[in-house]
Amino acid sequence: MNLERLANLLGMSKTTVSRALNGYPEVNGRTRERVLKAAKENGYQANPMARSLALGRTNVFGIIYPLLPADLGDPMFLDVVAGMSAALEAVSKNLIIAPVSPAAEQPSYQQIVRGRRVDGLVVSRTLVRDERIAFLSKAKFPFVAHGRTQLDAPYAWFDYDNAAGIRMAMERLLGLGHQRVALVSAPLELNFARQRKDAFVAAMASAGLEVDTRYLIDNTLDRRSGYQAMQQLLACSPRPTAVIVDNHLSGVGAVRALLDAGIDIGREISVIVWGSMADTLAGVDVTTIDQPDAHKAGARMVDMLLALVDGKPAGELQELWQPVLLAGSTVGLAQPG
Amino acid sequence: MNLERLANLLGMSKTTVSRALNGYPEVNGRTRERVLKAAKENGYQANPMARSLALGRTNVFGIIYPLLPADLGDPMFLDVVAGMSAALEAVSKNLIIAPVSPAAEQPSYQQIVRGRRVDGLVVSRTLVRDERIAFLSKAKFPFVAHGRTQLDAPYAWFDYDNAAGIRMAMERLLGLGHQRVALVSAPLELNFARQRKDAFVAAMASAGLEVDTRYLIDNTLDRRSGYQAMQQLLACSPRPTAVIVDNHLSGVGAVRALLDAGIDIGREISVIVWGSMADTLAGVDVTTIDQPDAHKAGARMVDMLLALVDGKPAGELQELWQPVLLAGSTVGLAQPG
DNA sequence: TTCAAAATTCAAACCGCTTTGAATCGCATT
DNA sequence: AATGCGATTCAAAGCGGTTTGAATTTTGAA
Repeated sequence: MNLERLANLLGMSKTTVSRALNGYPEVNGRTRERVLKAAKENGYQANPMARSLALGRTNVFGIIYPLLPADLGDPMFLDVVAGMSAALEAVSKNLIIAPVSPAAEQPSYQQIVRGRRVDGLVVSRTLVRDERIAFLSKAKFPFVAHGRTQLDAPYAWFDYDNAAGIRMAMERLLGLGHQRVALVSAPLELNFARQRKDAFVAAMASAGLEVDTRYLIDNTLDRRSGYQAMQQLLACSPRPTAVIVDNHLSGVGAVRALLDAGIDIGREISVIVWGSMADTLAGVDVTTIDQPDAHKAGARMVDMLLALVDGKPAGELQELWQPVLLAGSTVGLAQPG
Repeated sequence: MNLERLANLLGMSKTTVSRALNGYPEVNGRTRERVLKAAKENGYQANPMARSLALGRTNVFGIIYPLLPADLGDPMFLDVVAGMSAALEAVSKNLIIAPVSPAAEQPSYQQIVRGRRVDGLVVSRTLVRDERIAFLSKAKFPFVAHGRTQLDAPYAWFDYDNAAGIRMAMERLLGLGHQRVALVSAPLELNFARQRKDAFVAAMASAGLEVDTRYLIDNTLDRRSGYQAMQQLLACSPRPTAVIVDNHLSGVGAVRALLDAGIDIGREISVIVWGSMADTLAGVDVTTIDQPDAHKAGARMVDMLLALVDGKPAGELQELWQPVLLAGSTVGLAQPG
């Protein structure tokens, strides 16, 4: 069933039928009803390819997801995606995820941009210097960066305040007398890791504390490496009295390492993890820097994307949300010594 | 840059340029070279919408992924997806994931099928009675079921031998003298859970053993519920001497519960988990029923899908792979008593 | 009644690509 | 020089929608 057949069936022109279906005002009320009824009865639905071709847009938005082992099961990601998906469904548009091997990521972007298969993209896991974003920006393709990056041109981004989150955590720890604080970071080419580390170093400096370089571990983005990082910290002498882990998965591993080592978390060592730790570690109520409303964040990014496609300047679409410190039982007074 | 402009630029007709680009034989060798060169220089790439419209196919395949919390971070899934993605990239086709809320799943299928946005689908997480599959089958839309289901018509599916896997596990346990064996299952509307449970019950029966209904726990598909299920089993009197967990995430939770309860796994209680447990539980080498080659499985499903689109009868595209029992340290002789 | 304005409807052009069926070219044969 | 045939190339007709600009009805006032 296509538009022409439906029109013939109704004894009208394609024009009228098309307009009736798309809600144009210049079509008679009774005519519209007949058309809608016939469309429903015949299960007619406009061919999206033809529609896209004629309209020059697809009503599909995308997110390219590099299939890194370390990304396996990042709960935050899926929650954000769910929010995006719901927001798009609400306006009859679609979301697709293009999963690609990291090697094929750049070509994929080119293909998508050239082919205009989607009307806009969300770029996740932004790097400090991000080729993907540079490319999209140069090509003037609508995108929202999920996380900031270094770029000369103005661009649309959504992010949580990495510096503020770390400052909150540090205030708490310093207030409890901690002086030997360690930071476990994701790879530092990731923008959030870089910003969090910078904020950490700055906070230590302004508290007049030296940063022991052995207390700075990076390249830690999954459970296993988080576990190992914590083991490494435990082997230091003196041990840090507090540890901040800048990402969820590593945090799980790190806390697990403490449990396995039989350490009394919150007394012997304090731990703060960036990211929700819901239901992952039985019995341990981890103190976290939480990014609330991941679902809403996804929806917000969709709004921004739609505004962008609608012609709003990218420079006006920049949004910084504040993380919150959720007190758990893993932070306590610094142990003397 | 579009086909017409490129053709004018070269002083040729669109026909010739199109054929040159698509590798048709009736175009002169020198002409083809000129065309390819010009295309590259001008960054020309055929508009996929127009192409799809003309060809009646999109070269895109899809998988609809219901965003269930329980699915968060299923490592198997992403590995399979990676395999599919790679296999499709190799033949210049694309994979997309359409993430939808479970409520919107059915409409999404209809929309995709009607709109022919993709040439074929993989249906994951098949249910015993699966509306999605019934719908696709009736609509004669090409699909491969990842996991079997109940359906009258012949359909293409890829699955691991659930019954065989359970039999292997049971043989091992029975051989070690276990008589009180428990099974922790995913929701039983999931086909794999149903089949595994049926096989479990059958194996118990043919060993002449009673199944204590308290030892049958279902609706367990994430870490938390796996943890709770194991706690529940530990509270039974008498306790089971062995437990089979039919899915990975629950398995993680279950083993964690044993660790937290201070139980000597493999001596006091034996555990076998269906699914790889790589690097998730520090220090515990879990005995698993493994589905090897998830990556290859994804690639195989793509092959099947391509064959299907190519006209091969669905009934001839059914593939059953064998799981293997990977011995770890969590299985031992049954404790007397 | 008559006629202009407003409300509807329509035929045709267009989006960018593939493909059919016809036209043209090159070259060996007669 | 005419003929025939394969090798190339081309114009035009789709694919299934949307939209422009003109045509047809209706409506309301004169």
